[in-house]
Amino acid sequence: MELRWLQSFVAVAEELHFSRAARRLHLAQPALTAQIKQLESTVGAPLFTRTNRMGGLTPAGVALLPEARAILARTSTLKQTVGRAADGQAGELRLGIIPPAALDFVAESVREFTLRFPGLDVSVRQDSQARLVAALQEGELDLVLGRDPSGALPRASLGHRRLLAEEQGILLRADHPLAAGPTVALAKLEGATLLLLRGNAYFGGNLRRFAASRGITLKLTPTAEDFPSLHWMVRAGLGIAPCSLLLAATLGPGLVAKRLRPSPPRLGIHLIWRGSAPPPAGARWLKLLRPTAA
Amino acid sequence: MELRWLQSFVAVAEELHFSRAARRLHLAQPALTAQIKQLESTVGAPLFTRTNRMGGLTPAGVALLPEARAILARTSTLKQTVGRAADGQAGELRLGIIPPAALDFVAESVREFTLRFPGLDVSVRQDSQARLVAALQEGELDLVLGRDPSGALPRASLGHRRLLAEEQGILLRADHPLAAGPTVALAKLEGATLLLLRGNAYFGGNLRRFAASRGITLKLTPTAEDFPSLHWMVRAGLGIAPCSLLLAATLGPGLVAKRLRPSPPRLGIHLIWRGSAPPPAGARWLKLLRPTAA
DNA sequence: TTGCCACGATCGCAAGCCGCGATGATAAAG
DNA sequence: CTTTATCATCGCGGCTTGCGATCGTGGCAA
Repeated sequence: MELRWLQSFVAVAEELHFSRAARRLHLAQPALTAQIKQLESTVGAPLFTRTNRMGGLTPAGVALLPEARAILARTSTLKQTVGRAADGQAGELRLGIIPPAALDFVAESVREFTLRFPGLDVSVRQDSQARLVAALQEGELDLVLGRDPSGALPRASLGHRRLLAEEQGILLRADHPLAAGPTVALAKLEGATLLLLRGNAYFGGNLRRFAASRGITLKLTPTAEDFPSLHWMVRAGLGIAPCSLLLAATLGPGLVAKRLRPSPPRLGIHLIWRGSAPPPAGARWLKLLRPTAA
Repeated sequence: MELRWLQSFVAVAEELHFSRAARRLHLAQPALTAQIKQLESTVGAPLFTRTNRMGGLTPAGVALLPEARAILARTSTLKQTVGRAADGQAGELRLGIIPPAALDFVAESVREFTLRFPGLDVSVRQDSQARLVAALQEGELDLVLGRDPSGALPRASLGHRRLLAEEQGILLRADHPLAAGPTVALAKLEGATLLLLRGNAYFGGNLRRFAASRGITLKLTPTAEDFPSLHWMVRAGLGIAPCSLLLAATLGPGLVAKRLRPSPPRLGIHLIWRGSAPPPAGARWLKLLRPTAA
């Protein structure tokens, strides 16, 4: 079966005239006759009633005509469909986000993205850095917002780029003694107990190392399972916690986030993808995300 | 675009391995590589991520795969679809029936036919012989049950075959004097007025010519528009009418149909079609109709 | 009735495409 | 570092396809 045969058949069926159809197809009449003959022998039934003059469609031809039109239509739109998928205007975008990167402006840009490209199915998975990177390498995700993965790239080649850098601060009850000034001196935290989100050792480790380099020892206790729990614990006065200053604007009442003096090194939030470049749909989303992130 | 490219693409996408896919396609690997390359240049986007080792599908490839499968599936069923239409097991059958041929056993066989072949759309049109034959020649009908068309074949070549022959008799009120005996002598009709269905000159003409050849003059007055009206008029005692003895079994109470003595020549009910043979769907229907008609 | 015309079928030839085997290039595996 | 596995490239032979020319035939008009 050849698509060319179907095109020729449709042309002849519409013109009911071999020579005219051949002209329309930019073909000579003998070639067209040969094609129709091949098609007829393939489907095993004559398609036109003709002696040496065109008659009309046989029942087989009547049945074939809509089928052929459907196949040809689908084939002709195929190029556009695939092209849009290649441009990232359609298809699927499976995002992985680690909890600290699940920021409001990320959610907002995803929302805008789905509105702008209805042909795109966006799914988001929130998990730990390690599991997200593993899923990315398995091909289960297309793009991950996570920590710098350059430390450990187990197998497949991942690309990454820093999207933004977050500054670590301290989350306190509003009436906490340390919340008095505009900043919190790192030295004041000597010996203090800091509540940490479970599975967030990367975040806590950065702060601990920075403090240790200045001769200050921090006690970090991973306790909370999620952000709301951590915030509740701090609001309840059970302790204070390191936090990202990016989240300062979204804190509920009774909580404040203060900068540290001196500032620990900023932690990057990275875009991570498989292969040499982000997938096209991911690249389109980044165009929306970038202005907000800057 | 070539269907072969899509087949090759699906094979490679399923195997994720050029050499294996080539073996499955009974093809050498270079030919397969060339086909994929052609497909990629046609759709304008790479379909596989590969350097010299197979990686996986690109977003374009992911989008193409279900499309290609759909097109190929539709193409592979095409032969069956067309084959069934050519065998008359699917498609359309547009019947034309003149009123005298609209017999019960015809309706019954049509019903059985639609039950046996659900893929077939049967439509029936009841009209005058002339209009049905015209519609048949215009390609608006596939098969007509009507009178012998050999007398006047205006343009297109029609085929026909006698399906059955009906004997003309006389329709009477049950208490009519002529209804006493088992038959009605033709001579008794001399000078009588016979009611005739309008547009049924063919039917009446046969009887009139037969009587005339025996020196008997009949007065035929076309009055009734349809069979129920004709029957009502006879039952009301407004006259008597020639009728087909095939209808004798379906007469309501108060009416009888009597044979004529001597019998006029039988009138055939013919199957008429366009071209050299009945359309396949029509032939299938005839196989059901024939045993009943015999 | 007869010639003409329109149209589809057939034929022979040239060109382009397709597929094969051989070979090259390169990354993973040992 | 060598080997192996895998995809890309190359050159050639064969087949298919399309073209022009020609034929056969049914319809149409004079």
